[in-house]
Amino acid sequence: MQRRCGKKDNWWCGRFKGLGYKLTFSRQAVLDVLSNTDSHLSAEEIYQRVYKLAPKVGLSSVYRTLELLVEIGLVSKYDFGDRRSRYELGQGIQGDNHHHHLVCTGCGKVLNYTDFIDQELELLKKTEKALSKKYNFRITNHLIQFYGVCRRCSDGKTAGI
Amino acid sequence: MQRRCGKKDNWWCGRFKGLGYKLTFSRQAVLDVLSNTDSHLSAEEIYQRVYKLAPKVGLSSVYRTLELLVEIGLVSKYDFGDRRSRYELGQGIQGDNHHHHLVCTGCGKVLNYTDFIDQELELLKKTEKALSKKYNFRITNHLIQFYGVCRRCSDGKTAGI
DNA sequence: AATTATTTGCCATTCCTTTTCAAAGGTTAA
DNA sequence: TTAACCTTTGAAAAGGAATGGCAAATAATT
Repeated sequence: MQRRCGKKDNWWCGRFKGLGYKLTFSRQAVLDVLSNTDSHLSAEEIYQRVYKLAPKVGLSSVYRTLELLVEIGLVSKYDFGDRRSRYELGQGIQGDNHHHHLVCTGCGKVLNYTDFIDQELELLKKTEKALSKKYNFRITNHLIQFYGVCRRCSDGKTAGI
Repeated sequence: MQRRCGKKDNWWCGRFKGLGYKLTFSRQAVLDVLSNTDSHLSAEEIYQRVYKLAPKVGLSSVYRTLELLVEIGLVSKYDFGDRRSRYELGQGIQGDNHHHHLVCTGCGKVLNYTDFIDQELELLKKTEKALSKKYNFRITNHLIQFYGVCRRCSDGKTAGI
């Protein structure tokens, strides 16, 4: 089966080939799943969705693909405290959908928010600059998360009690 | 062996007993270790240090103690991306040693910094307020981390290459 | 000192993630 | 197209952090 770069000629094809990586069936599948969701999927969840499209793709390939995607900056990897990594497409600091996360410690739900992002960026830039100089760090990224309890959970609808 | 609350009568004794928890030998040991370091130890590392003082204390007790300490707010639990939790004494939002972290993605080293903390707090408060209202979240905590490459690592002294 | 509920240590287990390795696949050149 | 090359894959096993079960030990109280 000879495909130029995937039938749909997705925007990531060039990115892949440019770096010398092969755009394989498994990788396509993972990218397809990631680009068709707005939740923060775990590797296992991604695998399950991939499975429906392509049952032959193995879990390790999903892990390996995710690792690669994170490495080349197409995907961000997060830890929301539920003991498994979660992945999200896009999300570069300068990207158009830059956002931060609001995590409910009750049910684990994660919201994206973009409020005050501009002010944050301003402060962060200043901080980054100062820290770079003071501590000799070349800062490449940052993470901001808020934790709290969502309405549903604080209304006592949580499991337990 | 009858001890009032530990021979040293540490500040955390009251906190413990007030909440109905027993101040046991194992718990003392974990607290001793945590209060005598300024690095960000993992459970395993804490266990190793506890082991030197008290070889009979088991790893699970260390885990259980840490869980308890986090729960009652004496200890903060962090994820710096090296696939294990790390723990730090103190660190309440309002505490006197409130700080954030600067993580080197090369060697994993973690620095505490307090620069711009005040401005950060101001922005965070504003953000928290807005998010609380907008998303119906009762926000209890936040996390800010910077990632980058420390001097030593960027000088190519890292393992590999 | 006796009592009681909590906590511990040890061990096994769970769960997420990584590794191993032969087989399959994509890419390029002929 | 075919052949050759190196990459990538799937399946299964291994690795490693964290948790659970249970009898024995222990802190606090009587």
